[in-house]
Amino acid sequence: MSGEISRTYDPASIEAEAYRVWLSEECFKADPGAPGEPYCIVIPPPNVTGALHLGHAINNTLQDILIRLHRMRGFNTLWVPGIDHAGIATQAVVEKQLKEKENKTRHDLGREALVQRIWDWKKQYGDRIIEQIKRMGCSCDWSRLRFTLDEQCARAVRETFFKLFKDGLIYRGKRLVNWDVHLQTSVSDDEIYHETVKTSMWHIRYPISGTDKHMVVATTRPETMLGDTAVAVHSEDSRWNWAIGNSVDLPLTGRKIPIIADDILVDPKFGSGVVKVTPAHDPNDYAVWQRQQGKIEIINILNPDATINQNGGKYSGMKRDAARKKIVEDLTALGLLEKEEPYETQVGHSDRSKTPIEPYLSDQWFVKMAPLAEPALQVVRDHIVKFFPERHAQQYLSWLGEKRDWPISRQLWWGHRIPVWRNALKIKPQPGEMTRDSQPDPNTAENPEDFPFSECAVQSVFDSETGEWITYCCPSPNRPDVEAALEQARYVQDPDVLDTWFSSALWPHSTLGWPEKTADLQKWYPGNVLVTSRDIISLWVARMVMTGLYNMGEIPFHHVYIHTTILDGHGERMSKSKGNGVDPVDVIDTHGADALRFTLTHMATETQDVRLPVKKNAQGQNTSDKFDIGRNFCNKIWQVGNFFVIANLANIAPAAVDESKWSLADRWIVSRFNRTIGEADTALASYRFDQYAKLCYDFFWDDFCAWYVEASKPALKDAATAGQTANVLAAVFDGALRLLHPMVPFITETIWWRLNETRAQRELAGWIECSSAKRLIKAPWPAAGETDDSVESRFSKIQEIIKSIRKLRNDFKVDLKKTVDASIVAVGELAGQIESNRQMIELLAVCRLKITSTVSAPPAGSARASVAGCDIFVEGLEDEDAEKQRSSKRKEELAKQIQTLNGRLASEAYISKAPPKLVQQTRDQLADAEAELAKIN
RNA sequence: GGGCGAUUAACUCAGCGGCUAGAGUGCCACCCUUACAAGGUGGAAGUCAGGGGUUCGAAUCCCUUAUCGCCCA
Repeated sequence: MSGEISRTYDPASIEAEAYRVWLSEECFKADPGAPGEPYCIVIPPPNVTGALHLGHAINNTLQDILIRLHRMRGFNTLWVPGIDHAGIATQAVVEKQLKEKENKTRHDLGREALVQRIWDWKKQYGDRIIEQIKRMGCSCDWSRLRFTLDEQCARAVRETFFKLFKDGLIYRGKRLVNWDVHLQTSVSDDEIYHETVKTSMWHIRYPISGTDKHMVVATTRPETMLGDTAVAVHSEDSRWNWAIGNSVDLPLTGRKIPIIADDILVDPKFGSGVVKVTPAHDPNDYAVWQRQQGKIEIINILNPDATINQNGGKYSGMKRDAARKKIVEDLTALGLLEKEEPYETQVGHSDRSKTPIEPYLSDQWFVKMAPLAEPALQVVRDHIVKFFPERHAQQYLSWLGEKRDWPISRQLWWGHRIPVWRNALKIKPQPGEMTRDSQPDPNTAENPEDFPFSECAVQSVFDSETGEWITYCCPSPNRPDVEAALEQARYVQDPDVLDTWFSSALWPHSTLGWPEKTADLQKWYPGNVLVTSRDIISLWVARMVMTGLYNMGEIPFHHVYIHTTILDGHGERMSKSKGNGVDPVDVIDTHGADALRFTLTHMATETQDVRLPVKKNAQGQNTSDKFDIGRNFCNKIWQVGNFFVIANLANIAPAAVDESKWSLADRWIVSRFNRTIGEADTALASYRFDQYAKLCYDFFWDDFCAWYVEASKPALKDAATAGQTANVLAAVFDGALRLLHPMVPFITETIWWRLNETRAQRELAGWIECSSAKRLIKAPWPAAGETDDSVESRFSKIQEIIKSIRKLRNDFKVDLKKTVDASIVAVGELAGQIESNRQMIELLAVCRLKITSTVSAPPAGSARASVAGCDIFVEGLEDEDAEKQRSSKRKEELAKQIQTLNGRLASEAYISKAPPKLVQQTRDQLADAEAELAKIN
């Protein structure tokens, strides 16, 4: 054959070319007008900030398998790629860079300039991610690449926001949010991790008004006492319930605050039984404020930068830590500090800035979950949306079931700006009065129809803190004129942006063109399956189902496949900070993309997570021996494909298929192939990628390479049989390439081209369908043809005979190249089968075969094995003692086996209750064992 | 505190009511045999985490204990 191709598998030399061909022939490009049932996957868009990690690698590999599989099955297939703008993460990275390189904050730069910087940054890094996905071989339709912040997505965001706002599902609320003091933004509960912090527990005396008694409250955050608006006790606590209705003199502030009863907050068995209540700075206390609506105040004592505000009196302007220190000092001086003891507590920290979270009362936009969540719950309960593995539905259902309202505003500059304008006028109308009606309307004269307000959804909100009514206007989408008019009317746009997940939630329909009724949307919505990892079931999956139902009236996808999470060898999550992450591109460089893909597919089991022992290579890259599996497998494909199959086919003229001339091995490999296809179909239908990988591996390595290729060698050298065997060899290898292609696309495609050059027509009509195709990516997936149990069982007997002769040779240390004499005692049909496979047995077991029907005594100097219903004697062995030892060991084994089987059969219950087939099997086994034992004796 | 998962060979994982519990890596022995040493042939290696139960039969189902991990409070 041509000397151009690499003698060993060299992935770098083939991958780029195969991908170039696929791209140039537009193999990934979808056409809504093309025939075929639609099949669609939208990619979980990676963050622009991050480089690709193994999580992306497994995620994209599995999607690509599904996409390539369905493309081959004739579906009209679309895989939509894209990238997420990742609000907080991205802005944080750019801000950090700004600080480090120019020592500037975002405020020095201003909003527009900062956003421009982030766009520059995005261009650079977004492209890098795309390149990485391409190197993995992913067959995404790149002409449909989307970015969550591009115009098409922005339209969808705008439309959805308007719709929700108009429907009253978006509201303005003062809420206690998780405030990231460093980044000056709220973060969601999901963006917080808890850390144990060593601090103190301070016990403070609160004097009861008009008495000489006091109550002792314990707190880890004494500075928050400036915002205390009550102390609570349990209503049945006899120590304190007499005081309910009285008040205490809050130290340092001079305020009197009520003593209230709250049986939910207060555990009378814990501590003093008295709890200070600071609604603006503690989630539990906030809940008290909500329960005791109107009875207690809410006082915010912090500025956004966590300094004490004017409500903190003489402490105002101090940082929270400084204030704490000073307050403790002042309390001590006043004799109000009873004690201070060391204490450990869990403190929430921001994922992004790694600084402690401050519960903070602020104005935020929320999405009302109840009406949206209910239908999204229903479709999963009704199995209209199905999870694989099924257990993951529980997490979805329980999270969504809580229906906690979704805070969607983020105090950031990078993201979709909230499309709401508010009146900036400070006016105080009466409650119930619409602000808009009570302010000068500059447009009234020219616009009798109340423009621009007529083009807006409008909400009026009473701000309890300022006592003002505020009007919020959300203009219809696509109306810059309305926005301009609002600004003229001295309305200002909300400075905040939307939570990144708001745009991600629309991903399955926004990428297809919604709100336009595009051909793509009509063809491919709903998609078939979402492939993702379990950590974003609530953040992302649930919200996509919700908005899909809300905007489209239809679910976004039928299946949700949750794949395993890859951990390092110690069971820890891979992360940059730990330095235990493996870069898929490094693996592609060292092992090849196909090897990476094979290994990851092989690891995609149903368990929650799977370990990948990580080690550093000589170049200092993190890698893992695990990827050798894939590399070795690919090398096997390369060797047998190029240097055995293709090399042989080049020398053998095609012959008309004549099934009557097939050998047992020929029939066997065809049956095995068809069985494998059927099993692969089943595995893939339930997203058992590990099983698919194993089926491919076992079929290709064991059945095809180890047995069929070896068995076909003599037949290929014999002119009488070469033509038929070549037909089978070509067809099975053709089918194997198709079977393997979705998982290892580069190598299979490359070999396919050479196979086409060597033998354009492969045919085994009625057995294996192998219609020709220029590119493997577009070749039809093989149908599972007929299997033949009797052929498979006959062949496995021949295999057993070969294995047992090999074992005897090994046991007696016969040189591998030395041909031994082997006698087989067999009768009837079996004898005939052995005879007709004589060549194969003699080649694979390196022996000369003698087949007899009886033997009076074992030949001298021979070792015996009983297998597959016949006796085998390997002759010419020198060490007779070794054989004696071996046979006595075998006797022991048999005796033990007989004992077990007898025991089973002795049980009355077993005979009567176990399936008769099983009982018969046990009897047969016993008979066989006894017969063998008798022969040895 | 609630939910989910894991615990099977030295390592990474299959098996989820019925073969003598499997695979890959690693290990041992022998082999560069013209597809493949990134390979071939053979081998050793397991109280299926512990305890209890259901069953003719349990790694597999139930209860329980322990350890580890993830998610949500």
